[in-house]
Amino acid sequence: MTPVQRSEASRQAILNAAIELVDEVGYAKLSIEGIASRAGVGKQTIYRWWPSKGAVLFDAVLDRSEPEGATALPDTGDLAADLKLVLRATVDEFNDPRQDRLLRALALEIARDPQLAELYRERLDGPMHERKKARLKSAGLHESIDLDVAVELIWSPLAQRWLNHGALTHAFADAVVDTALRGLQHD
Amino acid sequence: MTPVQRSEASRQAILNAAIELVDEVGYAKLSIEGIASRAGVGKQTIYRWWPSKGAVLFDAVLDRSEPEGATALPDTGDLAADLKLVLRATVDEFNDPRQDRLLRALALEIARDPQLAELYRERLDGPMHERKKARLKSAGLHESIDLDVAVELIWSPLAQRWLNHGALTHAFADAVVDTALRGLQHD
Amino acid sequence: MTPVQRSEASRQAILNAAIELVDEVGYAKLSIEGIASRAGVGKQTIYRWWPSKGAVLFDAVLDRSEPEGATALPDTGDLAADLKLVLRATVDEFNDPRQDRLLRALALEIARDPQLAELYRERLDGPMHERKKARLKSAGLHESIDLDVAVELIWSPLAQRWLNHGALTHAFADAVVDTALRGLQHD
Amino acid sequence: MTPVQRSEASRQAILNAAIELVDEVGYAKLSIEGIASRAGVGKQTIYRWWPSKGAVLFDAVLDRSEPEGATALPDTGDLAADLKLVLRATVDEFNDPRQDRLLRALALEIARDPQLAELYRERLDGPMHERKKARLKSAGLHESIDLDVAVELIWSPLAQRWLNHGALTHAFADAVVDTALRGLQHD
DNA sequence: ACGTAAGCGAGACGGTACGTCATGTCTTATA
DNA sequence: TATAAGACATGACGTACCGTCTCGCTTACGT
Repeated sequence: MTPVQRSEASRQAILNAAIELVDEVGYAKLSIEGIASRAGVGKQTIYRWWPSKGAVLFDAVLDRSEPEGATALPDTGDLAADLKLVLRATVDEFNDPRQDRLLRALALEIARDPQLAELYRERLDGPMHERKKARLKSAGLHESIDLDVAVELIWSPLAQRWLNHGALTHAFADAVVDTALRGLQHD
Repeated sequence: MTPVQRSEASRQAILNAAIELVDEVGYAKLSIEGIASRAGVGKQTIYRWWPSKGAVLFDAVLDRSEPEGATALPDTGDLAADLKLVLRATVDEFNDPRQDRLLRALALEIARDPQLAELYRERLDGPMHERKKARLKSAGLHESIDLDVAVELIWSPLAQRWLNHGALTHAFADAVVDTALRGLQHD
Repeated sequence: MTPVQRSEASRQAILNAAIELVDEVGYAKLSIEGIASRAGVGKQTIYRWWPSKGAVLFDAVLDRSEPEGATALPDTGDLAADLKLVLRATVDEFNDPRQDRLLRALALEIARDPQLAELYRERLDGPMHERKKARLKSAGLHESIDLDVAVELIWSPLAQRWLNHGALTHAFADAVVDTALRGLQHD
Repeated sequence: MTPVQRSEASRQAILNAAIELVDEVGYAKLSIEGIASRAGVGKQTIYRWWPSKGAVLFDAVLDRSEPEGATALPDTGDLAADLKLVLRATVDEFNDPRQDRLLRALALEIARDPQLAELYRERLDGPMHERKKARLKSAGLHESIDLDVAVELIWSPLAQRWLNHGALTHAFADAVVDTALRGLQHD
């Protein structure tokens, strides 16, 4: 199962090249040939190990994010404040052109390829989703609330607005948190 | 400004071909050459009038959806019920493979191209967004609630889950509505 | 039938590039990509008009040889002397590295591809063969002699020795002529 | 000098595979990878012992033809009849598709590679050439005749016509013999 | 009414990238 | 130490589209 002779040097060169090129030329102009050439690698070495350029990019992001990705969400006891902190950070990330390019490329590829989406859920989104649920749970929400739905209620508006090139501000992040926590119909 | 001699027959043939081809071969394999050939049209006729294949597709969708798109949202007085009705219909739409392919192609192109996103906001999403706000407003929500945020709170989770190839069910639609209306922190 | 829009400039550039490259890198390393790149032409333009690199080379040789190829063989009345003159010239041609490379490439391609051989017979070898027969006929050979066979008897030894990288000298050319004219069994 | 541990089984498998594959896919599509795979052998084992695929093929032909190749030419006392017999057999060989493919591959490789040509002369063509000369000598030709030239006069037309995909018949073989023996200028 | 300019279908053009194949070198594990 | 297996960098293959261009043809205007 595990390849015997696979070159780790080539693998790293390919992942680096992919990330650099997405940043430099954008995802639309990212090509296998470009990655191979930048990485000093034969095209076949890419085709041997990855089924698509999306998969390469995914692996690249995965490879670079795993160490830091394990951190839990802040828990100061003030749910609203903690969520606003996190969502504002996300807003900043989306507003950083380099991050934007990389994340958008990834998101597009996932939206296009169900297999990649599955992999994404398993390896990146799933664990993060669990951490989000854990944070909500520790806030002691009413037990009738479905935490999966709650998480999506809070995080989707940001993602959606980002994908549609809408304006992303801290104020919007705050408003989402406030509205979600309070609900639309309250007395 | 307005083209004098533009052939409406060619325009229609192109838009038809685009929609058919997205359905048949998927957006990734949609090509200008393919559209031109299917439509029995010279490539130049496409390049003359549209800047990108995304724009063609967008026009095609626009052209076909405008008549029906103008309808208002249901307003029976029961906000939760009305929203569930609408969201369930959206779920069904996303779950229909033909609709899925077309809408996904459109969404991807909008996510990729800010200009198209702008056009989308102006022509399709904006008006719909206004209708959604109007429905919420008629429900007499607390005045402190930002209706733009409220709309995104309700509609984003569906769109987001759809893009990520998550399971879309009526139950999920219902849960989103209930959770959003009630809020996470209630007594 | 005749292409309306074919670019004569591209055609010439391709034929030139082919001839230059055969001379520079040899036929084995001649590639369509190389020709296209040297000619400043898209690969498709070559594939559009020629079925193989052999066909390109053939056309190139044809294009350059047609004007001069029409000349008749010398006829001084002395058959032996005339033939020796021509065969010695052929020997010189084969011994010139540039000519050798081009002609060998052509000969190999013809030996490999029956269709090309047919074309070769029609366009280049056939007319030349007729001129050779005409020269022999004017010498007043015995009427029982098959001129086609006679021509091959005289010209094949040179070609064969050349293909097999044997030594090609004027003496050999002379000996072939003498032996062929006199015959092996004479009194 | 002699390899100590060379595997004779692999050698035979490689030569077999080469001959089979030339027959099946033709020389143009013959590849080292194909031979190795068909022979169940590592590519390196081929590269270790042969400099080119032409050399492999050459060895294969050599290996299979040496036993029978040693036979002398017929000598019934009637030179013309004996030569016709031999040349007709050659015609038949060239007209047999399996033989044609193999011999043509070999001839092309020899025409392309002077080193191989040298080897060919030493190992296959040289001995056969001597036998041809011996047969002519025994016929008591005039002493002024160069036997090397005489041999080429008789055998080249067949080979040349074959390479150029001309029609090869027994009649042609007979005509070549008659014309060569009689000579073009006779009384 | 008629020439002229536009839009049109067709498709050639110089390019880029695709995904595949074979090259010849190399490394690993087996016998 | 030769071998079977196969990864590797390289480079060519033949195909698909890109976006631009040039061809004749048709069609509608403006004189």
